Amino acid sequence: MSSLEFEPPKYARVVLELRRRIENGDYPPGSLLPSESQLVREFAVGRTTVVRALQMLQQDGWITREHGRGSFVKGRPGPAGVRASRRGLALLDRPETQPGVTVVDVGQVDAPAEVAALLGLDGGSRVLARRALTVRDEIASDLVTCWFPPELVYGTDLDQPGPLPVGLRDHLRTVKDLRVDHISERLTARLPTAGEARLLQIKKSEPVLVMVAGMHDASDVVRFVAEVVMPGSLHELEDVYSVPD
Amino acid sequence: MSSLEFEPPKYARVVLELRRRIENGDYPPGSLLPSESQLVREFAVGRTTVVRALQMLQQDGWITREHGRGSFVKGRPGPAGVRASRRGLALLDRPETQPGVTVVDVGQVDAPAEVAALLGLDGGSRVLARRALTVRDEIASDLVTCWFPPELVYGTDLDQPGPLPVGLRDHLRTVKDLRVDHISERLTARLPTAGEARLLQIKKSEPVLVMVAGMHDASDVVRFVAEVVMPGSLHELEDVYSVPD
DNA sequence: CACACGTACTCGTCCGGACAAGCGGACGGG
DNA sequence: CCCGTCCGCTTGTCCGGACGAGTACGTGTG
Repeated sequence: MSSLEFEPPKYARVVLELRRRIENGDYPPGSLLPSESQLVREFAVGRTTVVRALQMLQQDGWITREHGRGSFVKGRPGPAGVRASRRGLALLDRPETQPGVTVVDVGQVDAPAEVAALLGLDGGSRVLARRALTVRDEIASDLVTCWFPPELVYGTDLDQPGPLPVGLRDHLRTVKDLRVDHISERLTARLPTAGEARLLQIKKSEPVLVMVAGMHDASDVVRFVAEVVMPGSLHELEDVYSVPD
Repeated sequence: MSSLEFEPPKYARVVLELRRRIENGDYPPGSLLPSESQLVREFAVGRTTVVRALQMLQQDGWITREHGRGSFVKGRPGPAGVRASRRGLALLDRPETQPGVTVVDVGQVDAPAEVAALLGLDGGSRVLARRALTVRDEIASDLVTCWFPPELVYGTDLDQPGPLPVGLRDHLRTVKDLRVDHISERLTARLPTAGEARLLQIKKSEPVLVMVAGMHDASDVVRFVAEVVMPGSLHELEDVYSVPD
């Protein structure tokens, strides 16, 4: 037995290696890639595997394939599809044991109006609030609050004051079989509350960027809500996208 | 001879048919798709073909596949890729003759530090600033400023005080053969300047959302810069995206 | 009752082979 | 010289089979 090592699939090996050579300059943009049969010999795999790897590279924009001619290098794919914002998604996978993250508060509270509206609850319903502060380079960079309705908390570790060792997505999927299907984010600017100013160590007159994210299941129902409060002066939200046409 | 008909590949037939059934409601969201071997029998194709079709559907977000369990319907792929933000892109195509838009100022100014940095100019270089205010339902909703370096303005109508009848993208493409390849956006929150507060009709203590967009050509060079200033209380920026598996 | 185990079914990966179709250069007839 | 044919190369599609691993469920044992 043994061999605890995780063995990556062969097509992934081919993809990684070819991508490395393109980034490396071994296969400059415009050049012709080795033919499928050459790659079959070099990597000692079946043609199925080589074709699969090449199709993945094509899908991601690294190469173009031309019937009867060969595969040509396009170069490192542009920033298309890379979305830098999407804080909500990053949130889902971030364990609270990550360095710089501190769980500052966990407990039942009255749901704020906006949160109650998103969750479809009456104003003032009791929900579990879980709040964590992130400090980067000695500077408080954001304050994340998640609100969970009671039925979602039952059977989970969400109401435990200690940091969660796995991301929210993993935890809710394994414990409650809940899958987050899509996320709706809304962005605003406002002045911080007294508590936010204190935790983030900013003045009460310094604006904050606030992102509220609704976490939807496949039925479009919001299962829980996350809010990220960031000092507005640290321009945190960036996004790059390619222009169609 | 004859048989001029274009024969689509079999995997495409499978993809189209399964997609049709999902859209049709035959396979509602959350339901279990027929297993691969069932599909092999139904469509009378090899498993390679079925797997390929299912992988394409997964790639496009129609289904999720779970090892040992089956393939599950996610539904018509959501607004993935369509981002509600991307104000910068909307800006490029919006003619200034649109109702509610007023050109409030056009003229040479010293480039603000951030703009100069993006354009690769020395601080204090002279650039053309073009500023337009958008009013919706009697309420000032945003203030857009575009900065153009002098060599870009030459030969265009950008320095004319009247509203441009076509979008910036069209104008720059036809007149200067300039194509915007991609856009980088940066979002911050701050207090408005005196002028911004006056134009937007807000108090000087009310935070604003500010988006600065660099318009890049294919060589990644920033050709001009746009800034959108919005009252923070009108939560304007929304985004919905699906969560990858 | 709780738990380990076996079994049937699922998807993930991979193989070697096969045929079709597009491309490009060599070759030969006009 | 031009042009059509042929041939060797390429990619596109497809097959049937194989093995591994993950899941669900029933069954038997303690």
